[in-house]
Amino acid sequence: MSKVVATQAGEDDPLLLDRQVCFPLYAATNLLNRLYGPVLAKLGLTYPQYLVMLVLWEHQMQSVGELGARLYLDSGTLTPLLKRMEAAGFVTRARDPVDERRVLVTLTAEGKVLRERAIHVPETMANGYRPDDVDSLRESVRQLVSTLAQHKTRPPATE
Amino acid sequence: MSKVVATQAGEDDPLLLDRQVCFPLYAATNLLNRLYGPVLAKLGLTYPQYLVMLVLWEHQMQSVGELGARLYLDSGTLTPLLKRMEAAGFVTRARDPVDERRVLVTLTAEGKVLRERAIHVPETMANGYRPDDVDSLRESVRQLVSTLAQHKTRPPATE
DNA sequence: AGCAATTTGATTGCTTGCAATTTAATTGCT
DNA sequence: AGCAATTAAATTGCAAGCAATCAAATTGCT
Repeated sequence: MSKVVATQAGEDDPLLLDRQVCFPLYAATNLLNRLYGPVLAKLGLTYPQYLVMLVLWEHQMQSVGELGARLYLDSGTLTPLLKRMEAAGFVTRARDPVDERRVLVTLTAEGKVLRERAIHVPETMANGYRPDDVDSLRESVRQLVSTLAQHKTRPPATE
Repeated sequence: MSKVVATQAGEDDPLLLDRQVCFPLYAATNLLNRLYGPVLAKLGLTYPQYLVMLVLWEHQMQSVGELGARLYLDSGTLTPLLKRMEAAGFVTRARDPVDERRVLVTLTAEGKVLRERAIHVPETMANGYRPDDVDSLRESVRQLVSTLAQHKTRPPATE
């Protein structure tokens, strides 16, 4: 029998790349980012900036923390990103007079108008996918996200 | 009727965050990265470095390009990452004598041994998931990845 | 009121990730 | 052989992400 040493792996090896769930997610996210990139660049947005705009188009004004809760990001990521969006003229940032700890992010007129140019992005990107496939995939991954998001407070459990 | 202006969105609006497929993927990847982080840190690896190790544990020696093809990454990402892994002592990098353009990445003894400590990472991370769910999710996302990966050469098509 | 604990963002330092460009080696064509 | 086109990796410059830490405002408790 070919009992291979140390670095080699059998069919049932848990460390095979093709057995990881995380890897396809990682790869899909990178590939999608690359696909969205050029399309969004025409609007002057990056992909995470586009996500921030989606949230703001739904609500208009949000604190940094609320944006972060929605997108699963923290201020370490959002603060510099929002500064760039402010520099680009899409949003303003100002301390909440009611609670000076909070910073309120608000759409500018330019940011509101941008929505009209963004309206065709989803269909441009969907490009050839059957809606059913997209819907079921989205729900599966969303399920995963909601489970993962809970893990935050829990102890390491098994190990 | 509440016909809302500009920035507001209706139920069927394609720009609602909750209608995007890309967003759950993005969120799941970030959350997974955060979960893997502390576990892999004990091994001295980051998440993408762990993926490189998975590939090398399967094959032992790979050119930068082959690694990139497997992980959907290019040399702009891999070169500095591999340099850090070399500095950490897990791999060596050397020009291929047969074709000096290529750089061969090889596991060191330390890199091979690391596999034994990594062997429990998958089960530690899976932690409470039913295998069936994981399998079907993985296949769905993998399907998406293989479609996305083809898009590279194709024209923008719709728009 | 007074002060510790908490909450909210900002900052720092580091690692990805990517587009665009550059450099070196190889292939192909004549 | 000689030279243009191609290929592989490295480099540059920038935008995320994140852990850890810091600073300021608010809450809660006595």
